[in-house]
Amino acid sequence: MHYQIDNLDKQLLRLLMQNVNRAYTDIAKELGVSGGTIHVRLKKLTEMGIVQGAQLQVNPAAIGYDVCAFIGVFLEKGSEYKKAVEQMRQIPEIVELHYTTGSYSMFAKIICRDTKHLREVLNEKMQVIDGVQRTETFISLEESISRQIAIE
Amino acid sequence: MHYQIDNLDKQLLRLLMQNVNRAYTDIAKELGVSGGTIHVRLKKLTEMGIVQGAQLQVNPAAIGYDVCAFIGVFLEKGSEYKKAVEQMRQIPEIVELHYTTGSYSMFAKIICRDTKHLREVLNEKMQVIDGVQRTETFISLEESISRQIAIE
DNA sequence: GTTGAAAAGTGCTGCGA
DNA sequence: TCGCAGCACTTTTCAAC
Repeated sequence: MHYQIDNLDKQLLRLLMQNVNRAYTDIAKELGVSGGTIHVRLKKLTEMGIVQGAQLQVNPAAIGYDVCAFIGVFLEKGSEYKKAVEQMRQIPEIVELHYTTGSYSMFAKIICRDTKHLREVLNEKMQVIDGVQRTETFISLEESISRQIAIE
Repeated sequence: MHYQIDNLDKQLLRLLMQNVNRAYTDIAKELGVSGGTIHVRLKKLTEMGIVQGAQLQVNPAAIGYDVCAFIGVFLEKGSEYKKAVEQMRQIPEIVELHYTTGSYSMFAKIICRDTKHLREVLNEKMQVIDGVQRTETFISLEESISRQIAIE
């Protein structure tokens, strides 16, 4: 699975990351190959697991989800991790969860409607999970950068 | 701009978040309306800024970016924020940057090839930025949850 | 692996209700 | 405002290079 992707693959990824809906024939023209080649390459990249499909970008603030926060979670024992993850998965407000090194056992990113909603999620959903000792909250006042990794 | 989206809009969002490439006519059949209606609704949601288009999902690990980390940044003065953001924008490894409440001034998510690359980014790129006092690193050992907010 | 064209399916637009 | 139908375009496939 350690096939080295070539320059054409990289250029294709770069163009598609800028605009997924661009027509294959249009991309093909820019890269100097045929539309069929673009199709084959993208299929290969998908089969290799490099491309995982496309996702709709929804603006949370526009549908009433104004508060984004990061939560550092302290577990009583590291061994309780798996059980805690399963319970966190049931909380729809959690959009990302990482098992991390450093002060915290886990790190969560959550999206809520307002600060009242955030408090409810913290008090009534997260802090009642077995093994969760305490949490620390960092509310995002502004998302200054949001992008994908650059290819190469 | 506070138009309340109706049930059809919500169902449409839900289906498209599951699969952006699903055919309009197929979605229309499931929701019991015509393909034209789906088109009009999606156009409206886009114009309202709720839908911001689609994005290609690329698996960072598959192209050699194995390390994901969160960096808490301490600034000397909060007022240096804007200048710091501009310099952070030049660092391609930073994929998210938030201005936060709590212990840190800013919170960054960064994607690197390996721990050596991470050390380089921290020492040679982030800690030399004007106003950055020190940083704290949380390496993600596992991303247990990664999803979008649930509609409703 | 790439090409070029043919075949199948999709999104878009105007008209009618 | 919504639904239907035709047109234009795109993706997909496939034989040949």
